[in-house]
Amino acid sequence: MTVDHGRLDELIARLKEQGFRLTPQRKAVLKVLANSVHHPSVEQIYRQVKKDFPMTSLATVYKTVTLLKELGEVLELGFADGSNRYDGRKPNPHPHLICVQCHRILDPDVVGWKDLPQALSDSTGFRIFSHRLDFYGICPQCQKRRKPKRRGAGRS
Amino acid sequence: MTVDHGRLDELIARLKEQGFRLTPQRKAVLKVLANSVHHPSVEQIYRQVKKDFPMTSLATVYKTVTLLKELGEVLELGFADGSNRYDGRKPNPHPHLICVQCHRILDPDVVGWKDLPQALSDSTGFRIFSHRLDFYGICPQCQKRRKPKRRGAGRS
DNA sequence: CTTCATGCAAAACATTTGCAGCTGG
DNA sequence: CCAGCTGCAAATGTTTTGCATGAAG
Repeated sequence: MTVDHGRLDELIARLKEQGFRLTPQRKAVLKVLANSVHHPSVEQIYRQVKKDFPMTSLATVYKTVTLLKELGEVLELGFADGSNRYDGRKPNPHPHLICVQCHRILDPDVVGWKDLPQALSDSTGFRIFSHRLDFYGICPQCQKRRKPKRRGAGRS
Repeated sequence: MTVDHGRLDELIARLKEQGFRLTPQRKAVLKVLANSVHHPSVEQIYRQVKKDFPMTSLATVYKTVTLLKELGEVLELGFADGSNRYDGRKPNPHPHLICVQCHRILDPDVVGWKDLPQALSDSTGFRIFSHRLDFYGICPQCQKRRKPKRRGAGRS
């Protein structure tokens, strides 16, 4: 519900500063990205954008998201099933908490994760500059809503 | 080079025990998965399998990998660019170290990661049953091979 | 005005599926 | 023997691309 105009303005500023044009379609995409806490998919962004700006094409949403990704202003999370989700609020790597039931993605506080890259770098000799920390589970709301059918989680 | 027959036998046993047939094509796929340390893609498995067994189709490789995934015997790692990689040796979640230059994937020792899921569970109320810890960087060999052109890593 | 962005439709991919014929157990 | 597997090719679903038109600066 909280609208982060700061982040939207930041994104707009970044585009202009790099010499890109600010079209209404782009602005609509930026707005969705700046205000989405739950890391939307392209399809979700598209649907949201069309409410504001019905004649936007899917291709344009893809192009805009790709552009922002290249500018380092959105973080892309790819999944094995081919779905991609986008974080436009905090483009730098950070832990994600993913509910496999409602598919929402949260940004939890995880103590100590910031030390991991450096420690790994030291112990392996890799030069590490990015990472991805995802935790999959069921959020408190979904646990309450219904006892989920037992499925998949425990092997045999 | 080390061939892990133990793991291959394990995979074979799991198939038979679940009533699936052991065809030569399947066996070839299992063999590649059991012996690949660097987490191959389907395409890589396919190429490897064809050396042993030239008339195997790509569809069969997909089917076999999917089957094993459903049995919980391979871990699937999906990436934003659509590429998927498979770990048939350690199907349970564990940290990965990924070289963005040579695209190899290693299993490093990371101190303390095993505590993260529990800690997160406690602090958020999520019931966590899986996770993914990926670290992206450049491996020692690639660092030596050539100083990589400076690109992308540092923003502005 | 000039260039860049848009929208459309076609192309490019990776993965899945339907089905006739083959084969492991 | 026969259910389950294979290989093929066609279908699917998602992201990208080429190009003519339109609009931002």
